[in-house]
Amino acid sequence: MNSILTHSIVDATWLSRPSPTVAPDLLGCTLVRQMPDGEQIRGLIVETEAYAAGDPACHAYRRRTPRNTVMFGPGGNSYVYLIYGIYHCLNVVTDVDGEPSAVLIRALQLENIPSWIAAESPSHSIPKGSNQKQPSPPQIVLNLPIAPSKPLKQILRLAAGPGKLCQVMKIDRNLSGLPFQPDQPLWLEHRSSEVQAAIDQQALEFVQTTRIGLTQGVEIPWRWYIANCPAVSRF
DNA sequence: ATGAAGATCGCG
DNA sequence: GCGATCTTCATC
Repeated sequence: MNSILTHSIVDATWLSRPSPTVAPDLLGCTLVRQMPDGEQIRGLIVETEAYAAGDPACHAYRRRTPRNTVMFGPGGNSYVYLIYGIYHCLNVVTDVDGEPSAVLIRALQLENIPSWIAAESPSHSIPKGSNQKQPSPPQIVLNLPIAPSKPLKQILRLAAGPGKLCQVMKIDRNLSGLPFQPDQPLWLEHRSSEVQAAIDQQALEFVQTTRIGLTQGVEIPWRWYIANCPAVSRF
């Protein structure tokens, strides 16, 4: 159905702008995870946060270290770190070489359900050949291409949070420092014309707030999310 | 060497 | 609200 649609790829130049500019621009773009076995997991970016030099919450605030060194490089690479010994978080490195900054991807609305989730919880799987009735769609434009047997609410929250989205997309530190491009495990695609139209018509609106989970830089309003989107981590 | 804190999450 | 769980980094 959409096989003829072209998905334009987000390139490093586009990402080489200040993170507070890139963060809202990434809303409505798609993150693609290419698995080694060929499976693709796709998710619409619905929540982001910016981190930058001079920002006390930024991992690169104090000095260059082995962990944060990729943030000091040019825009367009991934920065993945482990938090609380349990979860991983995915960032898109932004701005020009020498300006340490990144955008944290905080939530996705999945466009498809990873097969490994269906395998682990059979209630997510769709019986072959079945033509289930679609639950009523969420308040925003996006429609899932499958008919989930679980409550749609649960499906929509599978990637509602930076740790959860890395779990769902099988992202860990092995994927840190890689360029976002189609020959890699991760890349980004620009907004589809449908999503862009919804934004232009204000059917999709953005909310800007302070960032989540910080003890420093709490007052800096560098979090953005799509209003009324059920896949956002917190409203 | 050592320890404190951390861009989280799910449960109660 | 709390604990899980372990890396990172600053300081000793």
